[in-house]
Amino acid sequence: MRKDLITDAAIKLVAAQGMRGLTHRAVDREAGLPEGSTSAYFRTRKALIEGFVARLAEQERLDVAPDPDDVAGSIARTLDSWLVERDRTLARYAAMLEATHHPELKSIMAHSPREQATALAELLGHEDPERAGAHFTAFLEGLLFYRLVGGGSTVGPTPGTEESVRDLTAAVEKALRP
Amino acid sequence: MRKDLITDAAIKLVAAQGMRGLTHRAVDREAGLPEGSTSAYFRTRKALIEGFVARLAEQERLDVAPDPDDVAGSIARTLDSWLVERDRTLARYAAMLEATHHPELKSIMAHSPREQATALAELLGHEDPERAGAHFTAFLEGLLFYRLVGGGSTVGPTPGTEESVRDLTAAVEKALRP
DNA sequence: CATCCTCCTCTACAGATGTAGAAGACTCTA
DNA sequence: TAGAGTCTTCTACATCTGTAGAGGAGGATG
Repeated sequence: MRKDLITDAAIKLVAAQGMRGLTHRAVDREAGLPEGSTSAYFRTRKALIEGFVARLAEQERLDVAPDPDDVAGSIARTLDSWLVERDRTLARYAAMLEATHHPELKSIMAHSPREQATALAELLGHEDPERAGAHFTAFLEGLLFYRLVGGGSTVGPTPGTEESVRDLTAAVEKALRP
Repeated sequence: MRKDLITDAAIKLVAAQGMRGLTHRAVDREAGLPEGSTSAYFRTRKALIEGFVARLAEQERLDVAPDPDDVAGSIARTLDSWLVERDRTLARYAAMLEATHHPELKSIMAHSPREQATALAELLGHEDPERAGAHFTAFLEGLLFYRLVGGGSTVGPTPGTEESVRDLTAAVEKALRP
């Protein structure tokens, strides 16, 4: 479908050049479509942004639910896969920042790992699951951010390798401890 | 000095509208200066970006070095103050994302809390200070991000209150445990 | 007072951008 | 096969943006 071609190109563009690179014509070029295509599918820029954010959210719904027999390991592997899919994750950060001054984006994203993390924390016997879940989520979010755009991007192990997964597993395990 | 007026206005703009809102003329308006002023001080857009990032880095150099008698508490208070100064912190995130496709920005920011965190982790007796320091930094970064732009922005305690500092202190204490 | 220098303001212009509508190509049904 | 409805491409245009340079105001210096 043309629409997915367009939103996927938009994601790549945002990852590579930031929100500023997201223009109707640039998306046309990136997707290899004739000029005007993007503008036809997403008349306004706001619609274009909402389109690519919806696409991100849609693709993310696949990667959920940790394996109960290997909680830390499965979470670590998910994190590592997000590091490997750099473009999507970078685009997601740009979208989150955008949502700060464009609130309707929040409801589109709403993949809300928070309740999940709370449930997990409860399961593992924290005394204040609400707070522990929030902190746990924050920790994961931070791990990812630090490795992808923060200081860790120049230092840590290469994403996609066994070593990366080991490093992440150790971090997640520690965060899971009550 | 006119230059600081301009960079401060740029920071406000970026916080409020994202990188896309950062144009020479918009900065003129925000700063209440006649049209053309920003363009005179920062001829190119790249120069303007580097200017406001340098200003951010300059202002951040003030908030360092935790009190050794109350490590968790002092770190928590610093974090809380960053939450209160929402604009500056949001602008910093935008800048970090920008640095992803504009590497010379990294050397301008380079406040590198990493070595500091490593030293801290060593002090507190972690067996692998390098890694522990990285994880600790990631955790702080994540806590901040989660509270300011992530899911936690709609949930957690109000920044600047005692409750916020308490919540952050608990989180930092946990992260500091070996 | 004349001169120089720095800081500031104004104006110009080529190119990019958001948005809309007209017209053509294509597809499916009756 | 004719027609209706949708999908796609092209073109237009007002506005915004980056960037450059000309010239003025004002103050310090000789």
